[in-house]
Amino acid sequence: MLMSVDTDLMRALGDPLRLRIVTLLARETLCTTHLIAETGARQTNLSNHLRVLREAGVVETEPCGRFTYYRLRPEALAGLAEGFGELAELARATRADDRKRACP
Amino acid sequence: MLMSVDTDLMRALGDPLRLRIVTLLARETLCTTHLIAETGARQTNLSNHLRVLREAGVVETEPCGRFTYYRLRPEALAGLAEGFGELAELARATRADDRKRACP
DNA sequence: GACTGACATCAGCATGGGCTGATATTGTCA
DNA sequence: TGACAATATCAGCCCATGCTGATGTCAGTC
Repeated sequence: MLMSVDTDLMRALGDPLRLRIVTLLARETLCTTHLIAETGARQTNLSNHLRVLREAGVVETEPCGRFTYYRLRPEALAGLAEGFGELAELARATRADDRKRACP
Repeated sequence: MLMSVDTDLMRALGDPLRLRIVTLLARETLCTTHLIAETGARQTNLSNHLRVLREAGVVETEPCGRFTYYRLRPEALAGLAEGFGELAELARATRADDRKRACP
């Protein structure tokens, strides 16, 4: 089964701060206040990045009083891992067989 | 062992045309002329994208007369797959244990 | 050597998107 | 209800980057 990699998901994860957020959330569910403390980013900036991650399906929110917890959605990352794993496997086979299209 | 995901590599792959190039190259080693025909992009544009992919370590080149073959480097994609696989695994465990930092 | 074709590089333009300050919204507590 | 704290939204600035036309470079062919 071939999974294609989602460009929007890649774009969402192709930013240093967002990738930092994701690695933090992989270990612990956190709310914005924690993320501000951990990353040193401004609240507005962080809120924007979290919106991007939310819209890309990378994270989901859980309100807790006046706080908002952010939690990773493992399926999104697992899907990426699978997609790139299949591409890597294909590329390995292509290279092993030296499969190349002839010069025109 | 924990692999961190390379932001530059992600940025390189977070573009629709570049991702298209990568999926094409996974199946077949091609030269620029083929990629122009497959994608419909201009030569200059394609050349720029290929430079980004080359500098990110995603592809490598093999000159063949006046043509230049582009070949994927499976290690790059495999590393990404592994990194995201580990992050997904971590996230699953975090979610399963409901591991969250207390509201401050 | 002149020419052609494949590819890279350069300069310029235009859009996207990241960062910020200001403001709105929502929930909690006194 | 009034005050405050946590978060989202908005408008604007600015830089990174994608696209393009023009040009440079190198290899093969006549």
